[in-house]
Amino acid sequence: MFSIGELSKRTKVKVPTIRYYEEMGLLAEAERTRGNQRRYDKAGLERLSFIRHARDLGFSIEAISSLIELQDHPDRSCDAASQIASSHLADVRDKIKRLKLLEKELSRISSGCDGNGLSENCYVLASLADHDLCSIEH
Amino acid sequence: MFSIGELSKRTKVKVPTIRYYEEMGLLAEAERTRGNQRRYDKAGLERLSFIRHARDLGFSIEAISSLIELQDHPDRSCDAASQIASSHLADVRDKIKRLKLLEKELSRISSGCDGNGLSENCYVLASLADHDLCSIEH
DNA sequence: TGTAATCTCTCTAGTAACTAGAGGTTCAAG
DNA sequence: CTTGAACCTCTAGTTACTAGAGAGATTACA
Repeated sequence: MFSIGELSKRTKVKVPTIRYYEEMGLLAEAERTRGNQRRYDKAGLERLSFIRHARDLGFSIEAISSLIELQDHPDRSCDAASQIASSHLADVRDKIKRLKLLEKELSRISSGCDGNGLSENCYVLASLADHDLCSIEH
Repeated sequence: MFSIGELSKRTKVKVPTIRYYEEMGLLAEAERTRGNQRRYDKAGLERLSFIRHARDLGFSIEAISSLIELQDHPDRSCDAASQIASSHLADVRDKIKRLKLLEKELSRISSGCDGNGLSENCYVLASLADHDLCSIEH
């Protein structure tokens, strides 16, 4: 059994974040010492690692909730997990697509001004003021 | 002079968002009718278009504040604007980089499960539980 | 001029996923 | 048994809005 600080060190999840996950229902309520401090075991460590990993991959708390629910029921179909993963993947791909468009436009705008001129002639400011200066839709 | 609803239609910025921008100091406080309703003119329209455009390009409210400040002082150096733009560009590029790594890993994980099996054998769940199943650092 | 429909007003609270800080208690080491 | 680090709960702040309540203003039409 180890403390929340110890768990934090091992998982690299900050202490307040662990408490937050508990409050959100991602982590079962931990056992407590007589003095009301949380104590964790291997199962707690594994669950938090799972959460951490899923968060690193960008899954939302809500999605992780569903994934954990499924993990707790080995006999159920994993259809839901598969769907959560692929819809998240689609989200990520979509985000990349939009960011790439943005990057293109931003780099065009940004390269139009070297910062040595006056504000009134600044291509960055002009571009923002006048949508027609943009090369692409957004 | 036109109402907030009219301004909203023309700029495609929602009415509450316009009020929010005013509260945040991005928009000057609008003139009011005797009945306390906001009225806008061409200048207001142009400023809001500027803001909208900058938001579409992903600039933060804070960054936009600085950009507007600069726009209001044509005699200043545009160094700050240039820096804001290029640092935002760097952020975007960084985000893209991270999302691409994510995409790779997610697509690998996601393709490992077609959703027809049982939760206990699910590759998605297994991958999340065991970091060693990952092909890359994250 | 009356009235009904549509806008608009302010204010509060909610979103996602935490983070920071206050003020107080418990634990572990020496 | 003391001391300092770690822990506890609770509230509030972060970003950029969005939703909704309840009340007042404006406009179009009869």
